Formats: sequence, structure tokens, C-alpha cells
Amino acid sequence: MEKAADLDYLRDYNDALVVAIARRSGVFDRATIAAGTGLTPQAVSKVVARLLAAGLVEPDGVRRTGVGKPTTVYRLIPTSRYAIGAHVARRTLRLVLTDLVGEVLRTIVTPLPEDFTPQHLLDALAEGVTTLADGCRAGRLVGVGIGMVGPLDHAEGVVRDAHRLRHWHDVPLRDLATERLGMPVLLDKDVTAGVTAEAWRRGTTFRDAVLIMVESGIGSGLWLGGSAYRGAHTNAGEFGHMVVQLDGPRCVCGRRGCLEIVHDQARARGDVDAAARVLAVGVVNLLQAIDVDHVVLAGADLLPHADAYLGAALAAVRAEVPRVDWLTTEVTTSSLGTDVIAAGAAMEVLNEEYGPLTSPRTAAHA
Amino acid sequence: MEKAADLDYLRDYNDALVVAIARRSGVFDRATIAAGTGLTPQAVSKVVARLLAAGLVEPDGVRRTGVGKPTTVYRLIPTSRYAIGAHVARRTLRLVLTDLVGEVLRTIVTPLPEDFTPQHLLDALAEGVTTLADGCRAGRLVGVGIGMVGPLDHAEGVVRDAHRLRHWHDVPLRDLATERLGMPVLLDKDVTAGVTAEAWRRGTTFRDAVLIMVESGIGSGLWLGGSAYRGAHTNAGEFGHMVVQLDGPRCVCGRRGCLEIVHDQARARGDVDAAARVLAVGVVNLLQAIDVDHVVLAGADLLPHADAYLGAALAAVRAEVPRVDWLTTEVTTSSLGTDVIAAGAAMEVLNEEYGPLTSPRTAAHA
DNA sequence: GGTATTACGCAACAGCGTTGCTATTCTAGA
DNA sequence: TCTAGAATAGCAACGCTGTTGCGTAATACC
Repeated sequence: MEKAADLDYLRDYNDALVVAIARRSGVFDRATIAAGTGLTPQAVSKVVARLLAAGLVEPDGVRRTGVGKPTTVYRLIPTSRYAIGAHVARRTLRLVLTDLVGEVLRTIVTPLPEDFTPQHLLDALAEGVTTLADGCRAGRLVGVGIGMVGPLDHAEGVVRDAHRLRHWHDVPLRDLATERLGMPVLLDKDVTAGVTAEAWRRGTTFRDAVLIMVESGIGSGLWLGGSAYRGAHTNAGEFGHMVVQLDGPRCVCGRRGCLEIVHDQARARGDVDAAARVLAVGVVNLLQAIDVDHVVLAGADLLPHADAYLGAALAAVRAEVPRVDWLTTEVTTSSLGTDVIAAGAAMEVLNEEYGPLTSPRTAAHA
Repeated sequence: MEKAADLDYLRDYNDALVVAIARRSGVFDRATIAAGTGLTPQAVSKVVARLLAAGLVEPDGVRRTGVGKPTTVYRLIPTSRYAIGAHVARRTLRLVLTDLVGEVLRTIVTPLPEDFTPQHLLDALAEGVTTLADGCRAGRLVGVGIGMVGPLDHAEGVVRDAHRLRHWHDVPLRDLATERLGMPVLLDKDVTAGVTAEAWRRGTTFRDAVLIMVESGIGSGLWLGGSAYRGAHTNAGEFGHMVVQLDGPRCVCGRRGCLEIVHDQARARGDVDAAARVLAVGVVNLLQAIDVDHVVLAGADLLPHADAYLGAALAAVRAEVPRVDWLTTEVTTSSLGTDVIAAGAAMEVLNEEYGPLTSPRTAAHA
């Protein structure tokens, strides 16, 4: 059963709203927030006072606009909070330290042994986190996010059957890592982390988006209506296993003509353009199905050929979606490159703590 | 910029939460609500008092569970509120009157002239609404919902370019109908209305679902994370225009190998089973992409062959989605048959007024 | 009939945003 | 240089939310 809302929820909701605006615009003032949110200036003063007390914002001078007392301008302090993100790939662990606005401050890449075990990962994780946490002032590190390949259960924090990883069946990685690291940990699919990175950095106008990731498999991370969408079983985003060619070649998943197998065969024969065109068909399919207005391309197997993929996707979107002025979709490559998953895992932690509230949370938060 | 939350929002949120529970369970008591929502029993008493005053619930006797004062049981009054829904199809206008729990009480089907104009529709709508409203006690009729083929703009209430309807370009139907009918009107895509019908009747456990509709075109209505998902431009659900056969037959939309054209060709040659199998491939594609756990089949061109479509979809879901215990998906046909769109349009009105609140609303409501 | 137990509401309370008003601090003009 | 006007900011009281403390009512059990 859903939880009810109380005054704490009300306060946190509005605080998070102001943080979101501050994050987007950098500097802000009381009157603008009041006009935009519908709060009274007095209420905004109270919110700002709380954010000042939390150390999240600081005064940033005054602005003289003419007659009258000048406006006090505030700004978000990017280094007031940090988060660490981990991207668990098949052979490497990539760790990043980010600040509150989603800038990547440091990156550590550690090799992982073939068929690494949970213990291997926890050891590598602990060492890397210790190194990265060293640069943060006490109390400013919010937590650690882990992005990895599914299937997994985001709500429970359990890796169910990580694809092509032998020792990863029903591993309660979130709780194991929480205990080992001594700080809050989140676990999510790599693609969902990725799209969260884009969303956190782009702000509240980035409401409906998909991140397409080509990297030992093809997946998609969904950001729908202003928050990550994971599906009923944390299994959304198996974009590569949508059939685009009935009776096509047999895929590893057992079906025929999956986007992934058709794409991979084109890549195997060296035809990047054909591969890109297949992916573009999939992108347009997704636009038809869920109508996002931002498509972000990412992944280690895509970025080296970013131009080809971007070009094919743009051409397909322009040609095949009805071209009317109200139906526009932006297609880009990720602004974070190969760090996008790790950075996104970090930003999931920030989003949990300081992002827009959707529904009342069960657990209390700072 | 998003709106802030105030005490009205807090109250309405909790009131709606209790209504949702009452709707789902029929009868309820104070202690159960308190335990489920996290509210104190005293707070629940206040909520129930408000709902009693609004005439939405009434005492329904007492329940003796052993020692102590018996529990007062309350029940939702289904006929305390009504809504009217309209399904604008290409040749007919179907109107239904529903009660608060989503029961269809009356249905009216009116023929529409070929290439009907907005004026034609408004006339037919006004006449039908007058007839249906006759049976409702004053003040209990919440409003009218209109479901029709897109593209349209749900937020603005404007029909942009209704597919295969000549006189329907940039028609502000919602406002025209609001003025003509003198009561609140909502406008939405037919498929979105349809999935709302299922969601309203199934309650809060129905969180991630898709309704597939085969009826002069193939579309899908999405219900994601507990609310309707319409996409960035109210254009989600163009399920029929996902490519399932690269270089397949040319579709009316200009692309090749769309699900719709492949499906329709199979139907045209009388091979319902093949058509059903194609649709089933699309259903599994959608499951891969967005991972819903409820699939509802509907539409005038599907229901006469419901067994074939349902069988094919079930077989495909069972065979092609990895069969593990945590990944279950329910596939059914709509419980409302041909009324599903009209009924859903009505329930969108109910959902707007009495459904779970997502974010603070700009406009005040009762 | 007494007692433990459960349900439920009145009353006081903390905390939210709101309202009314005052103080502060600037520009513009006398 | 001084005064008037204007815009910002904050204090204090307020209405409303859910919460807490406690008294009262209604039942089963002994």
C-alpha cells in the first residue's frame, strides 16, 4: 500500500524543488523562485534558510535592478555534496567521484578478473571508494551508486542473474556493499544509471528521454515523465532484444531477428553504417512506442563510431517520424563519454537525496 | 517550472490515497488504512470525516473481531459520483455513463456522418450527454472524457491531425466541448483512455501495463508507474508503426515492415493466426523495451478473434521472455469489451478528480 | 458485575505555507 | 544634502495539516 504524505514530505518536496531550480540555473533569487513555484516570497525565504543551514547554497552577492533594495542572489555550492558511482563492466570496474551538479572530478579504472566473484568486486570497490573518498570533506559524501548489467532487482538491491557473469545469481550486492563501505549504496541497471546522468545534468526540462547503449549488448535506459523508469521487474530497457526482422538470424536470447543480432552481424562484417542504420530503426521504433524527445547515444562499442551512429539516427528520426513542428526529438551522444554509467550511478544517489520527490518515501532522509 | 506543494496538496494527496484503497477493497476500516498508509488512526478519522462530508463513503456496519469495541466499517458509495465517456471512432460516437468504481451503467451508440466535422460531433455529444446526465442526481456528474484517435495534444486539449479525419486539424475540442456541455471535459488518445479504464477498475496493484488495441490501426496505451504515460508530445503508443520486418512491405506511414502493415496483410488474406503471431511479436518487443506486467488486448478488429490473439500472445510471452519466477506477465482481453475506450475516457475524468495525486496541480479542484 | 481490551474522538501541539505589517536599503529627485 | 518612493527581507500571528496524549464508549471474558 502506498504511503501517505505528511508535513516532512511537504517540506522536502519544496526544498527539492528549489534545489532543482538552483541546480539548473546556477544562481537564483527569492522573487524568481516565488514566481515560478507559486510559493510566497516568505515561504521561499524559509526554504532558502534551510538550504543555507544544510550548506547547500550560499549568498552570491546582490543584483541592482533599479530603484529599491537590491536582490540577494544565491548560488548552489557544487562541492557541498559528493557522490561516488561505480560502473561494473565485464572486465573492469570504473569509479568516479562527482559533485552535486554532476561534474566528474576523478575517475579510477580497475581491471576485474575474468569471471570475477562478488568478493572480488567488493574488494576492488572498497579500495577505490577509499581512494576517492579521501578528497571529500567529512559528511559531504552522500553515498555510492552501482550500475551494472542486469537482470537485477533495483528495489531489493539484488543482482538476479547478471548476463554472462557466472558467479552472479541472487547476490544481495546493495546490502553487501552497504555493510562493507559503511555508507548508503544503490544498485541499478547500467543503462538506467546512464540516463540518470544525462537527466541530472540537463535539469527539469529533460523529462522524457532514452539512452541507447551499445557495449557488449544493446540496451536502453528510460527516463519518463521526469524520473527513471525501470519497469515492473527492473527489466525495462532490453532494447537489443526487440525483433526487427521476422525470421531473421537466431539471437543468443533464442528469438529470431533481434535488433542486437542483426546489428552485431553487420558490425562483424565491418559494415558500421549498416549497423548504425539498424540501430536507427530501433530508435525510431522506440519513439513510436513511447514518444521521448531526447535520445542519447552511448557505449564503448558505439562512441568510436559516434558520427556514423548519430548520423544514421538523425536521418532516420527526421525521415521516418512525421515531420511536423510539434513533434521534435533531439538526438545527441552522451556528454560524459565512457564515464556516463559510473557518473549516472553517482547521480542516482544524489537524485535520491536531493532530486525532485515523486511519492512519499518510506525511509527518512536528511 | 514545477509548482510547489502546499497543505491543500497534502490533504488531497491523502484523501485520494484513502479513496484509492476504498475503491480497491470496497469496504475498509480505520485501523487497516492507518497500518497501510503510515497515517495515525486519528489522521485517518479526519480523512474519513472529509470523505463522509463529501458523500463519497458511508458507514457499513461494524465488525466484531473479539474483545473490545467493534470496528466501524465504511464503504465507498459507487453511485456517489458519475462520469461520462465518449469514444469518437471513425463512423460512430459511443457514449457511456459510469459510476465511481468504473461500472458501465448505460451505453449509447450514435452513428457519425462520413467525414464528420467538429460541429457534427459537438451536436451528437451534447445530445447524448443530456440523455445520460438525466439519470444522475444533481452535482454527482463529474465531467466528460473524450477518447479519440491522434495525433492530439492532451495537455492543451487540441486535436492536431486526427488520422483519416479530414476536418480535424488543430481543433480545440476540449474547450469547445467544455463550453457546449457546461461541465469539465478531458481529451485524450483512445488507447490512453482504454488503459486508464483497466487501471481504474483494477486498482493500485495495476502499476505497469499496456493496452493493445486493434481497430482501424494498431495502437497501444501505456500505464507506467501508476499513471498514464503519454510521451513528450502525447504521441506515445504508435505501436503499429514499429518496424518488425526490415525491408518489409511499405506501410501507409512511409516506413517498411511496420507491425501494422504486416499484420493487416495477414488479416487481408484471412490468416488470423499469422496476424495474431505478428502482434504477439510486437507485444514481446514492448515487454523487452518497457517491462510491463499486464498486457490487455482490445479493439473491434481483435475481439472477434480474441482466442487466437490471446493464445498467440500468451505463447509468445511464455516462450520468448526468459522464463524465471520473478518475471511474470499477465495477458488478458479487456473486461469491458467494446466499451473500453469510452469507459476509459470517463475514468480519466474520475482519475483526475479522485485518483492518486502525482504532482501538485496548477488548477484548484473540488 | 468487574476488568482487560479495543475503537475512537476531543484537545493541545509542532510545523508547514500564508498573511499582515515593519524594517532595511537602495535610486531618484528636490 | 536631504527626502520621498520603491523593492527586498523578515518578524509575528494565523489557518491548516498530521501527531500526541488522554479520556470515553463498547465489547468479550472471567
